[in-house]
Amino acid sequence: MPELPEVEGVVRQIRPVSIGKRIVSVDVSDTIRKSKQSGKEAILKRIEADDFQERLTGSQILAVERRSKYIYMTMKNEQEFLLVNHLGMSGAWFFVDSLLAIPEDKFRRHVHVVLTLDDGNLLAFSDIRRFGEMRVLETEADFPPLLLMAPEPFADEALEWFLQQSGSPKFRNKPIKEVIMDGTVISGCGNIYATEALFRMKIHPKRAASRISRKRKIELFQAIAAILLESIDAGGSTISDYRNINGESGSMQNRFGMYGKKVCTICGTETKTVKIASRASVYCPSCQK
DNA sequence: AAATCAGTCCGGTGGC
DNA sequence: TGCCACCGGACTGAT
Repeated sequence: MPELPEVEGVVRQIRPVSIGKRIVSVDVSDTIRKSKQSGKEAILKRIEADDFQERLTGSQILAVERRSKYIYMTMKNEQEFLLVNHLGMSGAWFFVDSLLAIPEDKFRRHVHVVLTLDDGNLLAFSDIRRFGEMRVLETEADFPPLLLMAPEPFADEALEWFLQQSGSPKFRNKPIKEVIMDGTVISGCGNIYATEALFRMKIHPKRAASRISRKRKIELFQAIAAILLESIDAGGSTISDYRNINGESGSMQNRFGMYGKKVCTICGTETKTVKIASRASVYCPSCQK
């Protein structure tokens, strides 16, 4: 499950191999075409496969940036526009000279969008579960949820934003885990890093947001930011489907204290799993209060 | 009116 | 080995 660190890793790799390049052709898989034809919105959101191809073909990649868990590619054809991509559950980009060079079968079998660059290389988007998204936008405002995202967690204003949002009445009685996984409160923190941060802070994931002191909330925010940075340095977390653009796994999963654990890595107590906002949340009933 | 719930995009996985 | 329920980011639309 790609979260901020995984997306950051991908962006850092895509950037140097794609900036200034022109897209000479675009391929969309038959699977996606059939899905679109039956009226579904598989991966290509609010755009038909042919229009997607047409729009991107011949365009130049001016910039590649991460915003929360989204990848923004600034494109230029006659005018500038955005190609916005979310990796969803299992999205992965591969930078290869041939689709056969994608290292694992399970990714090769689910390539849905291929951008052929003018240097002959391919940027191939594989998505096993097809929860990923591609949008062509004139500006961010064409997809309003982008405007509602919290600042980047490493930006100066992010802490103040977090305190403000998490203290708002609508979050008063919400479990803290649900609050820190809300992209309008903090950007880029999903189930994995929320779980890890709460474990480090010894906070029970169901604790109501209003029952955490300002001081502890500041520390929690700092713990989240620190874990995200730590994971970026570790090349992200590979649970099952995350790979970087060379097909390599990250190593942050080896440093988890709680996510996916049967027993607490600190006290050895059997962990518990509860559902919060329809996602499994694991915690140590002894350490986390 | 606001909050909550279900639906949407799916293949992999684990239980029986 | 076959079936099927379950899982999940994040939005969208309905109640």
